Amino acid sequence: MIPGMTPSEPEPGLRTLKKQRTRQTIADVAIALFLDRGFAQVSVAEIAAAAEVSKPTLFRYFATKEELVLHRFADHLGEAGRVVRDRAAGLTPLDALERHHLAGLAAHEPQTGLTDDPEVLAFLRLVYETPELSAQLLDYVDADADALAEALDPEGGIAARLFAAQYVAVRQVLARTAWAGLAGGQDIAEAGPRAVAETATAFALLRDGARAQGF
Amino acid sequence: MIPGMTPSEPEPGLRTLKKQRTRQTIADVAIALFLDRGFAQVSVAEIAAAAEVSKPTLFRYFATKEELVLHRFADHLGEAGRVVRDRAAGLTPLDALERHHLAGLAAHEPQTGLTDDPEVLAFLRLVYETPELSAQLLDYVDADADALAEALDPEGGIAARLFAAQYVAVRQVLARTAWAGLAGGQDIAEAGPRAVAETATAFALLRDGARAQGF
DNA sequence: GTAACGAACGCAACTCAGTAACAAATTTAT
DNA sequence: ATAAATTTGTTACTGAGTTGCGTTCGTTAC
Repeated sequence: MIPGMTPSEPEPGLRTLKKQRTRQTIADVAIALFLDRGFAQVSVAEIAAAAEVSKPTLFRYFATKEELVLHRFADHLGEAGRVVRDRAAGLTPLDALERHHLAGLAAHEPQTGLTDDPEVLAFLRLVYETPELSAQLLDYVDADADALAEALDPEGGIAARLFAAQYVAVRQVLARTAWAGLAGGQDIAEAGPRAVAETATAFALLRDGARAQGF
Repeated sequence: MIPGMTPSEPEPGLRTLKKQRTRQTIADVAIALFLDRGFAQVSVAEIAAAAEVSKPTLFRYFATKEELVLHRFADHLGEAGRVVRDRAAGLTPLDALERHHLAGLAAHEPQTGLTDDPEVLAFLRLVYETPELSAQLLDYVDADADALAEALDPEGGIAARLFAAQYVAVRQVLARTAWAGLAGGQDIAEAGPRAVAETATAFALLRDGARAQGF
């Protein structure tokens, strides 16, 4: 076996390639329609027709209507756990998570809520302002917390699970807040530093507790 | 007006009474069926028939199938906010919340996850082990966080929102953990003290931060 | 007590998400 | 080229939630 290659993808394959393309097409068509007319106002039958597949085929690629939108978050699933596991020696988990979040802000990654791109902003608006999608998003967040807890303490201790839950909750608030500012017409030159400041507040709260903040 | 009476319920009324009774009946019938055969295995049509109402009537009382179960949590909505608002002078918000949670544990309140009652345990099992219900439950939790944040800081400051998110996340973990122990066959004489100890860990983490716990 | 009003209800029919069964088409392996 | 495995389309179904309408029943005024 060639070193540096993962063993479980021996050939791209013509079939696999077409599948990826079909999946991408369906999702793109769906999101475009949702952005145009709203999540509830577009039926899956219409999406299937526009993507030129049958309805059962659509559901072979995406388990639910919500997944058509939320699969984009699937890539980041377990990221917090990875950050902690792969952190530099001598760094606390919380330090590693803070640096990672600040790096995400600097790169204007969608998941941080801080971005200039009108398309990404519209996408986030779709997710945050559609109750069905927001609700489902919380499930992803929950899975992320589980992965983080596992990374912090494979024994499954309560302290790790508590801290993981706190962290992902805080992350959600930071992302939504940053997005809300931009969605409300804030300039990114203003929202960026503000998001960084809010991140500092958040991690100070996580690190030193509520007592230090007067709660 | 008679002192000590709330002004907004001038008459019970025969119609209102029947409505409350109908609502109760529908929910009770539904939960009994769910407990017996599982959430997905019971259709709303069947529930409506068993409760002797039509399907549209059922949906006039409960917006969704999930609400048939989760409306029981609606009573506690905003409780955290109330606890903070009505706390004794000289008590920090966090102290008030901790005392309230410990009181809930001592009273074996269902929301704490700590209870002897097999019926309540079965009900919690239904909620926690049915994905649709767990997901919806997170929405209630989210609303609770908003109310708590408002109570902590009517200005809507970020620190209050962050802390509120942390608190409700922690509360969820505590409740699920306590329940999991009992559901796994633990005796309440063992689970009770354990839940109290976990509560202490949780509030220590909230109060003094992750640094103190080595994260 | 009775008539009039409005709220709640049942019935029937509908939309839409998601699934099942089976047959046709297409890719991969031989 | 041909057989085996995988993917797809068609049709038809279940079940959640909604709509429109006519009817019933509690409430209120006379």
